[in-house]
Amino acid sequence: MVARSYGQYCGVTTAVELIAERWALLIVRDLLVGPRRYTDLKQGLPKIPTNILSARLKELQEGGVVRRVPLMNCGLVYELTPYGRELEPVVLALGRWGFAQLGEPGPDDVVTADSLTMTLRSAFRTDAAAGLPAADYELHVGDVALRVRVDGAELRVHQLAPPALPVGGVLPAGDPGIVVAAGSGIHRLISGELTPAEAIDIEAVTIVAGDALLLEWFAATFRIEAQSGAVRTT
Amino acid sequence: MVARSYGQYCGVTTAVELIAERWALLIVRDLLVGPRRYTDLKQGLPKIPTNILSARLKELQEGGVVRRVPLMNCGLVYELTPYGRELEPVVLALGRWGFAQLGEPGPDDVVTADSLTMTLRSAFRTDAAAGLPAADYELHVGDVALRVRVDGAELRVHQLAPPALPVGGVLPAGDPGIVVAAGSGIHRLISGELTPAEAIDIEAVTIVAGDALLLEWFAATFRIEAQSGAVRTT
DNA sequence: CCGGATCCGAATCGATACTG
DNA sequence: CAGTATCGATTCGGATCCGG
Repeated sequence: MVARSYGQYCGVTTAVELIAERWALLIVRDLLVGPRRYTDLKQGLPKIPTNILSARLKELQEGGVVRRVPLMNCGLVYELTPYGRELEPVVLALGRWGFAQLGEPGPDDVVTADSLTMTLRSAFRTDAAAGLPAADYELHVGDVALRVRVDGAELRVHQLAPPALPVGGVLPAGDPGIVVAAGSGIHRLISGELTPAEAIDIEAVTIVAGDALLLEWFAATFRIEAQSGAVRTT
Repeated sequence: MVARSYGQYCGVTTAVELIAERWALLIVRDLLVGPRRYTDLKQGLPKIPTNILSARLKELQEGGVVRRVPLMNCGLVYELTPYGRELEPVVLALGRWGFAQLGEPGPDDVVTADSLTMTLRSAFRTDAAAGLPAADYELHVGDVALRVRVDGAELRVHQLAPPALPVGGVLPAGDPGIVVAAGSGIHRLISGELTPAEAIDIEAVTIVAGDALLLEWFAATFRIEAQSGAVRTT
């Protein structure tokens, strides 16, 4: 049962042995949003086989990355250890890197609340946000609805319960400045390939309610730009 | 032959599909040091099966991470594309993270020139180095010998040919300020667990030639400290 | 429902041998 | 030097089942 070793004495190798097994880093990604129960993880990773999920959780615990915490009102959650939480910069950097290769979503691709939350975190520009007034967005992607609050360098993302898509023109309670629904071209707004105005034209995003000016702020606050001229050739 | 998809539309997922297959990130690590021939990679990854190496190189090319470059004087090398080079911060962060879990080297673990080079890069402290005079180190770990030049915020690492271990007390040509041979406790110097003086006592490092003061500089320049109190429990 | 464990066929990996 | 080919060993995926 000894993990297949790469036979090298090196930090990268050690890290890869701990978290580069299939699915492991996606589990870490979701746990970076917050503690999750077994079933939450299963829902957030719809295609993971249950035996793999439990195997990974076991390995991540042995590696000191994840901790199993029983809750007082029965049930239990998995959460990252302090050491596991140090993976945040790695996962965010990896997310930014992968984002550059992101094309249109495939027909079977899903967007989950946790993955979208981490995408926003990875796209968050502290410097741009600090130069803008505090703002409050509601973002819908597929079935997922997020409330996103930006205040200076602080970003907070809350996941909303499903039934929320509000009736056109009406702002829900708590007054987010804008409610936007993202279409399949949303990544081209985040990448800077489209201006907000263009994105609306193409229906990469739809303003369900609120002021279009806030979409400008949003686009300035959340951006992942390719450093090199990386383009998907496939 | 379609790559097993995780079925999610997310940057982390895309990144993981591209580079989290077994061995892939170690290939990237070595290529971050410089272009390498097939046989260089094979030597730097002693335990990789040759079919896996060629499969990974093919996949990394398809993913736009690696490029195959024929050389004029026959032969060919693999090198990272600009997009692939953007993985450097990810690999360095991962290396730092994994380093915290590094215990003593196992009996079959090897240290390669490329992995050691990347370890030094990941441990390099720009701020500490900027406050010190320019320095020139020669570092031996196992069979690997590196010449390490630090000048302000700039770090340059050269890999020396094998037969180099100099006769005691004599500085090789080009005058590195110090020649040190690392023992198996070297990671405890880099982690800050040991002071240079203690490291010499325990023979975690041995000064083959040169001034011990330079070891102080070295230890200040290259350091990977655990952010959390992460300790290997196994 | 929650939190898994078990079983089995399919795909991948590892080791070695071999080739242009 | 730069890989293929082959084949047994492992792991993964999909489905089902089980105890609270």
